[in-house]
Amino acid sequence: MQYWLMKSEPDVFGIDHLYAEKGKKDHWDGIRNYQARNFMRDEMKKGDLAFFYHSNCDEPGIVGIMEIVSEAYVDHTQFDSREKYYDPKSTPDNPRWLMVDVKFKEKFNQIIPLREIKANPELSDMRLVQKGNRLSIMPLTQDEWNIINDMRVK
DNA sequence: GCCAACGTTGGC
DNA sequence: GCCAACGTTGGC
Repeated sequence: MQYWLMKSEPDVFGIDHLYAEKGKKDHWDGIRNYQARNFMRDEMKKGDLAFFYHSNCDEPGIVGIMEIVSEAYVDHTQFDSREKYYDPKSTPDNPRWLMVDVKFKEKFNQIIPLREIKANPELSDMRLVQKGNRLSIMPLTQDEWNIINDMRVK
């Protein structure tokens, strides 16, 4: 059992999009970074939990929880030239990019802003708050997961 | 294999 | 919109 943080731009796909599909699964496509892909391929397991993080928006932060409901499999959007995430160098014989399926679990009453995560000295080792981090999928320790959960507004 | 140029991410 | 910090690409 592993914990994760996964980033998405709310304008493109936010927690409300996932909430609207409550009970169903959706695929987390568009990962085009090797490190993030390798995490999905090598370490992500069915049943893992992930924080849903809103990036590149007015108020970046953690907004909810989802469950990983599949192993990593081929991301079909890489083969479609009309797709934003089209990769002309990837072929169905030798696909580069993977995705996983996720399911909505929870939406927080209030966002846990990046600002507060940064201000928490217990979380200073998290990749998210270290300078220059742009990784869109990252593992969290059990401690980090618990500390962040404790920051939620009840 | 080096590295400059370029593209992207994402906070502010 | 700016720009720092990366990651990727491609010429050599």
